[in-house]
Amino acid sequence: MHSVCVYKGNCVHITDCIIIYLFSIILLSHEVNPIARGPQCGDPQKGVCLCVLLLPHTHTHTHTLTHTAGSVEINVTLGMLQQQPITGNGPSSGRGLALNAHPGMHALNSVHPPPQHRPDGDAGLEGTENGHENRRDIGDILQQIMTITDQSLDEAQAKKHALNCHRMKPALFSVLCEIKEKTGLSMRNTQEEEPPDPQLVRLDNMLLAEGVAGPEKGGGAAAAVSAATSSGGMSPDSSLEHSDYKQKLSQIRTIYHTELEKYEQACSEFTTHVMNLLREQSRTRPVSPREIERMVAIIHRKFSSIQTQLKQSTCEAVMILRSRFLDARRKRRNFSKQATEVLNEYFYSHLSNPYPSEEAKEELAKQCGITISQVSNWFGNKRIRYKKNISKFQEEANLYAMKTAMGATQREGSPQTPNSTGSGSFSLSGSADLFLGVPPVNGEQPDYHMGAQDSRFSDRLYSPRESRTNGTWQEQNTPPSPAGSEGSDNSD
DNA sequence: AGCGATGATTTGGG
DNA sequence: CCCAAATCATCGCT
Repeated sequence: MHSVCVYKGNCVHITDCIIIYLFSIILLSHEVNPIARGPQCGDPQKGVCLCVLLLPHTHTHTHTLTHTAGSVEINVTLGMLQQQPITGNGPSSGRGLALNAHPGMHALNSVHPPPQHRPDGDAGLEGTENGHENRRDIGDILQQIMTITDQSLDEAQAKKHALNCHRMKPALFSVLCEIKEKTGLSMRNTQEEEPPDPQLVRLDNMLLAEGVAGPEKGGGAAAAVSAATSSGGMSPDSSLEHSDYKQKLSQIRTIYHTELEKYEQACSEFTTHVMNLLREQSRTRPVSPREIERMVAIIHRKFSSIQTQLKQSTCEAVMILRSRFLDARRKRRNFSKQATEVLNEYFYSHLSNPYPSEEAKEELAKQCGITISQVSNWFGNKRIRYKKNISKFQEEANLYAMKTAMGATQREGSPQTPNSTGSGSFSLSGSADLFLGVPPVNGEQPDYHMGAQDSRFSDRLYSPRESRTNGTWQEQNTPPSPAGSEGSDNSD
């Protein structure tokens, strides 16, 4: 079974098949008298001529194998095969075999007088004696080779045994060794090293990055999640979803590793099998270590293509999982009430210049349990929405103004200005660039003092770009106060 | 379901 | 990279 795969899967070079085949033909014919000789072995530049005198016997058999780089040309003339190794009605059921795949190439050797043969023997080949023109398509040979696999195991084993025990075996074996040595290398040097598939590398990297392919447990999933979080997606407080994500990811991971293991196991099993086969074959034909190596490489290539598919689908699964769990847009959660409050407090207390600095953002993020980029998003959204419809936010503004004012009054008596607390704690409520000194609780809107005051008192909190952004914000924001609250702030 | 609110993303400018 | 503005997509209330 496997051997068929090996054959069909190109694992065994055709030359090998033919050599095996020829070998068995020679050995199994009980009348083997292979005296190969050949002063006229064809074009010497073209290949190798085999001229071996083994055992002088009554009959001579000549076989010549000629290999060229691209194709295999075989010219074999065997005489006196009185018993056919392969029965049946295949082309081989004749006495001899004459092959010449190259049209221009004549059967090279002297033709021997037609020996006496079995009465039934002529079915397949008649060419040996009377014709160098008898040529068989290489397909015929292949056909024959394939029919080997149709034989029953016992039959095959018996033949193998016969083959191994044959007295001619060692001699022929050495012949084959010689052939191989001279021909094999030149034919196999092609297409050795392949650069690693870039796609595979990409997949590997991705799986590694996602924590699927990385080191077992612990690092993997967590790393992926933290990566996703830091990339700006997720609020850390949704640990529930994280654990869900982790669980799903580890499921994928498990499946991936199970499958991978399976493939690896199958691969090594198959490799072992093939190597055993080759080892077995090496008793009847020369198999170089290099050849085995190559075979193994081929098998690994085949299996790695399967692995690539596995990796690909794993990647897809991870991507889907990611998009489901970590795409914040899909799973948007409103910030907690407390967080919104903190953000709003800051916003309204810095209404004249609601651009928190990096530090302020950090602090806010910490307070709200969200990421910095979420803070940025929030302020971006807030600014634009506030500006678009100030009147709508009036009430809210009043509310927070009042709150802030309350906070300020409570801290009243403290000599230091709120923002000068810079030493450490980010005092949000106190940052009121709007309320400094303003008696708030008059029911009216909190008038916030623009610009100048702010920058004076809360430098630390403003972003470096203040000057630029501030201008824009002021320009568009302050003048058209609809409810009179904003614009009409007591411009003291 | 509809609708407004809201967080995130995209686009374009500096 | 930050911002404004537009837009998307979901939430959460009715």
